[in-house]
Amino acid sequence: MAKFSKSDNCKNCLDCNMRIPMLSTLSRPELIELNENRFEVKFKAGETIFKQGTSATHLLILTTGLAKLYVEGVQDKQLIIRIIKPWEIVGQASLYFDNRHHYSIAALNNTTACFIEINAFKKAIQANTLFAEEFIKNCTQKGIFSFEKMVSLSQKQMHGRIADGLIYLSGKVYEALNFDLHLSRQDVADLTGMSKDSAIRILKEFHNEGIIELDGRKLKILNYAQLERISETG
Amino acid sequence: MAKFSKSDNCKNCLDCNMRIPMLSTLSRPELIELNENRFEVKFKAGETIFKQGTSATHLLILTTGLAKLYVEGVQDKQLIIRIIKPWEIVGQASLYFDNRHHYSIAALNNTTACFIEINAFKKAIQANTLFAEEFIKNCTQKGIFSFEKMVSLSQKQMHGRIADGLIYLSGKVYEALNFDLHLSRQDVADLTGMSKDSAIRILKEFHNEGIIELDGRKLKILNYAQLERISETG
DNA sequence: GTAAAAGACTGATAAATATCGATTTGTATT
DNA sequence: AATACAAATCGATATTTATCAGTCTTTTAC
Repeated sequence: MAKFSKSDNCKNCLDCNMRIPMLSTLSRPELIELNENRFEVKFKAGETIFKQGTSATHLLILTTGLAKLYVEGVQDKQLIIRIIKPWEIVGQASLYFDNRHHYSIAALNNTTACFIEINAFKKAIQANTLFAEEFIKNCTQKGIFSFEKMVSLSQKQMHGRIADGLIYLSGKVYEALNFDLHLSRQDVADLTGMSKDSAIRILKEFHNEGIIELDGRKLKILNYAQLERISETG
Repeated sequence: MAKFSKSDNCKNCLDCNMRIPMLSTLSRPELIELNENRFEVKFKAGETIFKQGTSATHLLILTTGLAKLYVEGVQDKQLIIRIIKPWEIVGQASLYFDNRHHYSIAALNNTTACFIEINAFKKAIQANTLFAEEFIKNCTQKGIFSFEKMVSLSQKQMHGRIADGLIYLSGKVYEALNFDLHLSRQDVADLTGMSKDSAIRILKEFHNEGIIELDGRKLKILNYAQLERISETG
């Protein structure tokens, strides 16, 4: 199970400063304050990091590994909103609302997570305008991302949605055309809003048509332009 | 066409203070500054207030009327994100991002819109932490709303989506069980992510089953509990 | 007041997608 | 290596949803 520890790549918020653009607006004393209100936990693949509905007391930053952020919808179905990578601040949604988690987060592989106390974070927002502005910027970007996702989910057919999913994974998550997928087929389905069987079918189709090469979880995008075309035509 | 004017119910930001919770955190001089950087425009039903893709120079507050906020998706299809009511601040998404409108807004009836210069607004955020926090609160609430919408659009069938749409209109927009709908059937379809014909069919079904009474655009919700049940079961 | 246009509606059909059952493959454990 | 178990796969079928064509109704324009 998850246990406390100090990882090698996250000893101090003063270092994280370099990796997380938002934190670079904070002063040294502010970073020290933040550092005193944080701790780390390791998670194994599959373990739940945040559970939807529980009370939100901390923000989350992964320092190693990947995780999926999803909402629990109707009949136990999951909708994966996005994949969390290291050095991304997660959990803002609850900061100024009802202090509840409105989504769950589960580790996709072995991860290390840094938890920052919510009030320490709020304090920084109140004290540092630049930081607050960075925070707002972050929120609004996510809002725009949400719009695109809604269009994809509600107006595109399966081919377009799978194309969108692959473009997202390749462009935003792995930043490569050739990568080892951490998502199961079910996860791909939950990311693109369809049944597992349908996701498998479309992926196989793309494979057969030479758009991608998919062997187990080894994924290579062969024709990115074609994916973009499919994404646009829906 | 739209023309400049001073409406009776929005003479001065100092008064709006009372109606818009977020503005109540501003000081008198801050409100005066805001007031100097705003103007009003009247729109007729159907006119476009913001157009997706154009540059965002102002925030919007309706003082009378209703409008639909929608993104232009694939093949000219619209996805209505939400309905805009008076005294709601709109346009935050672009504030700190790329200064582009990422959605369009069109008047549903004759409306009066107050435009506030973006930089005046930013200035207030920088100068007033409470105001910034209110702003963040606003953004995060919208984020949570987005999640619910995504679940509805991607995981529920047509009956569930129409139920969600009706619950939204009744609970959040009109705040009544009995109201004159400003949306066309096509708009209802665009709000719930389905074809116009399907929307008409489900509405008629609900009417026949005694869940609603629908005559033209006069809508009365007869069995709210049943709508909630349909929403939950998808 | 009448013609024209737009919106609302309906049944039949076609297309998209989910579900089911059965099989195969891969992975972890002993 | 053998077993157990989860994940992936695939064809057949059922369900959901969109599309289309045509009619009816309401509103708009002159």
